[in-house]
Amino acid sequence: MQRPEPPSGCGDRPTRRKARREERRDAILEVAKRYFLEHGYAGTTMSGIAASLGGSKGTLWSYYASKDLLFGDVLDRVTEVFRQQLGMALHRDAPVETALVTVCAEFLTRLTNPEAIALHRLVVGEAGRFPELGRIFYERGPQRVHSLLSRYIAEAMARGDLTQDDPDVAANVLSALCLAGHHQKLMVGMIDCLPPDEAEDWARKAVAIFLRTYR
Amino acid sequence: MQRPEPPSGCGDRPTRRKARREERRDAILEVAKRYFLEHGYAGTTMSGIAASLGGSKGTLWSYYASKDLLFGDVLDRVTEVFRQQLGMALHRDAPVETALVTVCAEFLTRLTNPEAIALHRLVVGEAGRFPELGRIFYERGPQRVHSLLSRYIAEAMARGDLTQDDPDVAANVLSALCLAGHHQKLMVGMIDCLPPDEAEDWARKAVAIFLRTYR
DNA sequence: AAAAAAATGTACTCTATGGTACGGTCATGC
DNA sequence: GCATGACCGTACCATAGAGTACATTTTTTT
Repeated sequence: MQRPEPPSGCGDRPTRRKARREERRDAILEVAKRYFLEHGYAGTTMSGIAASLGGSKGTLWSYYASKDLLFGDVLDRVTEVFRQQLGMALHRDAPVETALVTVCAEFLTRLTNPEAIALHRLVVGEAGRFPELGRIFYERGPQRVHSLLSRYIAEAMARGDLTQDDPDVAANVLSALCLAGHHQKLMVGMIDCLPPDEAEDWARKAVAIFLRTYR
Repeated sequence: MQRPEPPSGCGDRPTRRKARREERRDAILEVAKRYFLEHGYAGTTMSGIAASLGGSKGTLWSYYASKDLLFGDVLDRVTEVFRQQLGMALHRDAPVETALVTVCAEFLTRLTNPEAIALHRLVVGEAGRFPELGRIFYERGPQRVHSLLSRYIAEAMARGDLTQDDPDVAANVLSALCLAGHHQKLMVGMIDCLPPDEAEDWARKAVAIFLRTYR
């Protein structure tokens, strides 16, 4: 349990401390994320987080001087998931239908997983009081997905694979079709998760309807 | 300012009192509604409502013994708006396209007005902690609209005005198309209200796309 | 006019919670 | 091995807000 690291590293002197600190910060964010997503902003207590963390309140405050600051960092961390979402596979060499079905199924799967729903609820619930929160979320989440889709659709239109039209509108239509019905039910808690295979099935239907108009 | 009522009414003795009480209860609900819609459940304080009401806390508590109870009644009142929504004009004798455009525009207008958005935010934000809330809202709001649409579509299909298919799916598709893009932006606060005429314009587009598939 | 019911204002209790202070302990780094 | 920074536990402060108590006043009923 001693430091198993060569003492040669002299570029970052207090390296062991810093590493531990990062680790701890990570743990804090993880716990806080759980709390915020589960109980909302107002429903989350710093004392609760501290307790759940095992450590003392003093420690927590030494990392985050206020609830607001902690909330900010948690948001940063949570929207990271959405940033990765950008990595969604939009195979430009596959046939349009295949590419769209794949991306829609992926989109639907990600947007309907419990954590995404919890985040969505949190954002929507607090959007009235933290306008910034809504903006940040939108720009990092829906907006990027929209751009991605829109760009792909524009290219497909240019290639002649889709009929010429406003690609922005088309992208909106496609994502709306994807979420139709399911998302709202999830958001208000009428269902807890998507039935298995439903993402794939519905993606096919959505794309079919989309192509009926755009091809 | 004396009682200008004939003293003959002996069926409901203390009528003056009861009337006043109903009035007061109404005022309470109105103020509470404003608070809850604006600040969410946790952000609303009974003391604040009492103060805003002008009266004293004792009075407020004599009507509602707890915040939860008050919240419940506020919800009842607010979802009434949605119940009326059922009165939406679905002209069964008009051409399908006209009927759908009308109902979609109406739907979009109602769903995007600030109070509806505030309610939606409230419900979604608290759905995790008050599962009942989500259910009540869903049943009184989206579900009824869905049934209405679905029934109309089924009839149109039977008449041969729309191609035979699952009317439930079709209804979902139509309402999703209606809300495409706009609703999400409103919910996260990216925009505050719909641009004028946008409801009408978008309703036409949505119905056009819908009919491309279902006719 | 007198009694009953309801409303008011004020002051209070109790609990939760954000945030602080501090003395002791343990790991880290020199 | 010793100084230092991080951590722990715990007790604490201040404030907000739910809910209560009560003495006083207003309104309604009879």
